[in-house]
Amino acid sequence: MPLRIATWNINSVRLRLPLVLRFLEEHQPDVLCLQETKCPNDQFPTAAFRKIGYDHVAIHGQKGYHGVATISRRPMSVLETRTFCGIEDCRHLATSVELGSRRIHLHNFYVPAGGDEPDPEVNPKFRHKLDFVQEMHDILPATIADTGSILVGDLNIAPLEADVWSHKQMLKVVSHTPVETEGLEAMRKAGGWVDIMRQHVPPEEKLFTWWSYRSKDWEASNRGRRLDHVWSSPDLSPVLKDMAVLKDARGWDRPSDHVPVITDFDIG
DNA sequence: ATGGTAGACGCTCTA
Repeated sequence: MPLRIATWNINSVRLRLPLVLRFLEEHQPDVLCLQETKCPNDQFPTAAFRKIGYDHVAIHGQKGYHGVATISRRPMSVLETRTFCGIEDCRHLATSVELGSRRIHLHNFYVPAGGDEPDPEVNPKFRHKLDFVQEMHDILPATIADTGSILVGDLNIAPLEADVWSHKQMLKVVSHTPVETEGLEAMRKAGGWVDIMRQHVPPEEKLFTWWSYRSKDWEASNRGRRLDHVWSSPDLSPVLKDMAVLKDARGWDRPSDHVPVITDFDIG
């Protein structure tokens, strides 16, 4: 049995609970990391997940905005939540998934979107995004025995040329500006993290996880971006068995603008 | 060059 880990920016977990349950039933991930839950902790639909076997539910939410949650059918404990840039937003949740004598340290992230204007001098949201990614340098794979590390989430940056529908037309659009893509790649490499979606799909091949709500026909225009990511520590990279982007979910009734990313590891 | 949609919350913010 491989270990299946999925990540999905759900854009309101309460509104889209039926979609999350459908995804869990159809794809049976061991662990699902959600972002943009937009749900205070005392209103999180924990019981609905426990009912279908996801007994371990870690939540870090706030009213109205942001929020992350990690739900698991394998034993899991909370390690920590971190704040970034001195702002108390709920954007990070680290858990430990137990696999017999081994374990995975799993970081679930929701990086700030950064607003519309890609100039940190005039746009505080963009400044915040750049500073946030800089502070992420502190997130490193675990160095203790029998412990692999995985970092997932909506990082709100599409680092490679083939991560956007048009590299040239996106260079001045927040999510694909050089200061963002270089910042994210520097942070990833500094930690030794492996971009395992791109280990599975050649870097030249278009790969998207998000399509805007603002396009009339998202599928026909296909102006997507790869904003959601799965990274692993180097020891887990050789045991990656499969990776899939569930594009179908963008066409479900009242969808999120992001789709799930599913990864299978031959471990545990 | 512009405006387009969605969700939470409560007359506006974030994405």
